[in-house]
Amino acid sequence: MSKAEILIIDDEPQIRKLLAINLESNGYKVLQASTGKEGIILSASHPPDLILLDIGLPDKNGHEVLKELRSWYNKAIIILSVQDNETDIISSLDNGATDYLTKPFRIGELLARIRAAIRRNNTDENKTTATFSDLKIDFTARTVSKSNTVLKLTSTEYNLLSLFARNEGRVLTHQFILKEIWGIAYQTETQYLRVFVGTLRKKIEDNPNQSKHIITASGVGYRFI
Amino acid sequence: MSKAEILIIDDEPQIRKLLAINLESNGYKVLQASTGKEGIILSASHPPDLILLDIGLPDKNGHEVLKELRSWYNKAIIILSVQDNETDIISSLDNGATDYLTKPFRIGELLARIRAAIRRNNTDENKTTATFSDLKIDFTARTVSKSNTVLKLTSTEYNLLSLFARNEGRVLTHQFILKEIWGIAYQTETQYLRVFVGTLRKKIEDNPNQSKHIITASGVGYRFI
DNA sequence: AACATCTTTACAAAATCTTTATACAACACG
DNA sequence: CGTGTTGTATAAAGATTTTGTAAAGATGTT
Repeated sequence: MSKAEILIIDDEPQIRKLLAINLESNGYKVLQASTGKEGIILSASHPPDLILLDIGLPDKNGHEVLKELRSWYNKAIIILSVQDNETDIISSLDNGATDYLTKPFRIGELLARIRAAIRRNNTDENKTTATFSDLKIDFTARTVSKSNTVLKLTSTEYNLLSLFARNEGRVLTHQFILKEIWGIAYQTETQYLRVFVGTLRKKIEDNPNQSKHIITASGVGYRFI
Repeated sequence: MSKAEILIIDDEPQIRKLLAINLESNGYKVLQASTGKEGIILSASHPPDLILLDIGLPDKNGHEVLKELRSWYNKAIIILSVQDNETDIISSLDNGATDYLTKPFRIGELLARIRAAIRRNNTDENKTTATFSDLKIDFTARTVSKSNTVLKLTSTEYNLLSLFARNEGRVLTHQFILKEIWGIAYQTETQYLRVFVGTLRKKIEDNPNQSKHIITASGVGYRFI
């Protein structure tokens, strides 16, 4: 249905290509950036599910890129590096990297580490599914069913519902939701949110006029139950 | 903050000792097991914050131990192995391992990976709530429940109640409340306060005529209990 | 091109906030 | 005791803000 998105930040085109081919053939959607700056802009305007970051970039020091990303981006960041340097590894992990792999890496291992990182990220307690009365969300397959029929959701709709489901019962502010789904650059675009909450309600609620799952907290945000 | 507890499951005493010394000198509390069986029993009776599991154990295959642990244990498990075997790494990660390190490993890197794993685990919500007889306020979820049903409060009503709750038992002057909720320019608008205290009482009190939670201090302000 | 999806605009509907009006209670004072 | 004053409570009308929805335009994908 909808694919997990991975952003590659690496200056070497042949590495990017190798990664992209392997990731795409494993069902991921791939975004690419050749510089740290480009990577930051891309992820700010559309946060991916995971970032592969080469630590040896030409424009910025990879460590700085990592720090800058971590100031708002809270999903997985896996560091790739030609350096098998312990100081580098330690500082990367302590600056919030999810994992650190040394080039040349084995592609099978990388894919497994990506799966592990995404699995951890997408679930609160390693849960792969969540059920809310007639609604069932499968986080690994990225599908949603209502009364045992699979719903047709767009990628953004799924991301939004998934965010709601992972924060059941909690009021999520407009700002927070926009930051998580659209990126830090979209924090003020509350109208997007209204439109997408509208389409989601049409799809998941029995009676969209009287929403049972998505509760609006006027002036603040939304709450999912 | 108490010490994080780490369980080492490894059959080689000298490795256990090396690890234990390093971990303890870094502020962790260390538990040890020399077999898979022993490790499972130990972690079941007192779940540690992280498990270091040697995949090459004498009694059970390490992969089986991992699977068994993962059926109920959802914190971090880092695999240690003499094998730099890709199949092994992939299956470990896919079976729920948090990380995989090949012996001989660098102790600094191991410590950094342990820190990263524990950090990720602790991001789970430390939710703060306050209870006043039948009334429960969840500050992280931004919700208020009365007898286990969530109340529908407007944003201002919630802010007011939250202010009261954070200053339980203390008389808050009109001025102070107005300044906190509406801003410094509204210090004289005491009528707002009467209206909102009124609506709040209707929602949180069993008998609004005989207010149990919000007590008026005539001429001064209000007090919450 | 055909299609799906996202973004933007416009307007109606609903919720919330502000203001006004009125009633009541406590109290001091002649 | 009656009267005026002060402070509080409540309802309800009016104003404003926020939200919901449809639909057109833009963008991207197959």
